[in-house]
Amino acid sequence: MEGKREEIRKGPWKAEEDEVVINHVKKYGPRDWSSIRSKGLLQRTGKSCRLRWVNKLRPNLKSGCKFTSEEERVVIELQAQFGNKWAKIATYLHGRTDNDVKNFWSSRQKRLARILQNSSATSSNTESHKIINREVSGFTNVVPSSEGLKKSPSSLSNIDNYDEMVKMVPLPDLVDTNLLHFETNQSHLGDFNQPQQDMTAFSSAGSQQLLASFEDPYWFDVFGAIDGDVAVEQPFLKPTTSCGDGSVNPDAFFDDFPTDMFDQI
DNA sequence: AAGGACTTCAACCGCACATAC
DNA sequence: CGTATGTGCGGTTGAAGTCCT
Repeated sequence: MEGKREEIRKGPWKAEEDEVVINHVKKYGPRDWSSIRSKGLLQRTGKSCRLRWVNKLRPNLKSGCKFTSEEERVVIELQAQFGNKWAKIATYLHGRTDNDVKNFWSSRQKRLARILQNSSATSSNTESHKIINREVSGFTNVVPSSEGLKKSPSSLSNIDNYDEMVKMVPLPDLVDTNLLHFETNQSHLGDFNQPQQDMTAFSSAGSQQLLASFEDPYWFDVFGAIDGDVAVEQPFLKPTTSCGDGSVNPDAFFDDFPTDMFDQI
């Protein structure tokens, strides 16, 4: 099935290679990745091309944007429910890929490990240490926010301030976990009850047929809506027009609550 | 200012599952 | 029905960037 047995290229992608992949998707859709190589268009494997498309070239990706507190909260909750099903979790976050979620989670885990390591090496009686212990014992899959610890990850001094620490807590009580039983209890979720890839909105026979052809949820982002009747469901998190500076305050979610309400967590 | 520590992110690998033949 | 091939996913790694001392 393979075409030429040329050497497979690896490593960083060039703009020309990206262009080839984009053109391929325009012509054939996000599939038949292996044909890119078999046709001699690129010396990349089909897997590599697909990955490049999914993680970098696909439209409406929030590449380069830090996770907001809201996204962070969703990831924490969904990870607790689904485990390390990054692709599944990513479907609830507009513009995020499984790789994004995976990397985000992984770096938070490392950070927590570091904090715990440092906290055990320092005084066991500090307020921050108590908070961390409570956090870890009661919510083992949860790690602190990147925002709270970013500045000095190797030291606990920056979390001595309780308010700061509060921002790092996942606040399980703030989220009704019943809402996260998507399979059995989706009606409670209102606008947020469907992942991005949920295609139940395409109810007409014509739309179903189209869907069979265009399985990729981002097809419409690239080539526009096919049918005026087609109404794509809102993702779990509504897309933001921009990211990072200005529009989204990472801590805004927590600002809506009195700080003392977290004392019981 | 320089060097080390740490974080982030892109990309690869291997496995599992789906589909075609 | 078995095998080959394609695709999707999770884990891991290493380079580059950022922060800290």
